[in-house]
Amino acid sequence: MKKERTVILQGEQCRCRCIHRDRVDAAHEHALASRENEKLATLFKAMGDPNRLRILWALNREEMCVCDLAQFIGVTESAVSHQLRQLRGLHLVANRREGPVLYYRLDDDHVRDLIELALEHLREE
Amino acid sequence: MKKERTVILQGEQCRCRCIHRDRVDAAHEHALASRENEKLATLFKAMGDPNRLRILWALNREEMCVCDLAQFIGVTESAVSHQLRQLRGLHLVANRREGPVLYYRLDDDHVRDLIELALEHLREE
DNA sequence: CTCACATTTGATCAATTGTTCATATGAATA
DNA sequence: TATTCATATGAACAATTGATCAAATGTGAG
Repeated sequence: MKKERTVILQGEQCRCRCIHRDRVDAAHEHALASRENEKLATLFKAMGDPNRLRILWALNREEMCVCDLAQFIGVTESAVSHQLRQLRGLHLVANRREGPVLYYRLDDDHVRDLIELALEHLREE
Repeated sequence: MKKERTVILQGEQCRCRCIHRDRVDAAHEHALASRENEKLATLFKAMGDPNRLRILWALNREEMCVCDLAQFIGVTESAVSHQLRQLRGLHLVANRREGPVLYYRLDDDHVRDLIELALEHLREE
């Protein structure tokens, strides 16, 4: 149980006290690529809003149009549109036009799996 | 393909044009309980920050202490501590004290599964 | 073409977030 | 006990977010 203290220089000023240099190195080595980590975070963040989550869960059952969704979660149609735009950008939802109305649906089965997996986590305590 | 237009009164003012009342009702019926939806969103949001995600992914490999993590992701130890507090509150990480240093580890295997599932989504496009 | 409707877009604003700094706690050692 | 180190906490602040409103698209019907 020896603890080795290593001071690492970073940039110009050294202020960092780093206990386990080996672990830090290993962490860097196994870390996700920065870009991938960023995209992953964006994905989770997208699912991390109550209203967006409600939308996704609802679309998991059947496709709905913007004003249905607005009515469902109780916000402006504009608000829903903004959210859907974001979800679309992440390939979480897709739409289909029928006349003037756009029907939105889930674009990816992973979404349901992600939600259900997370639910397991919640319910296990 | 008939489209039925239904206007629904909500509260005092009616401004909502709702196309498929049945779908809205069904959505409400199958929706997650409000409280559960909220907690779920909080969970995803917690994973929706690049630095927290880096922390979780690193801890998935081996336990690390606060200053290791600070060094690893390049922020203040204070910042890491704040994040860990949040993750601990959600039962995503747990710690173990050894003298003055706290070793953090993942508290739940679901976390790894969630990340890997989300990675699948990313890599499929 | 004109009108009505579904949706989108852009501006705006309050609320939340993530970080840092300064300071406090708590454990081990001299 | 005094000191040092690891971590936690609280205040402060810039940056981001999610909502709304107002106005612009774009579609189909008359």
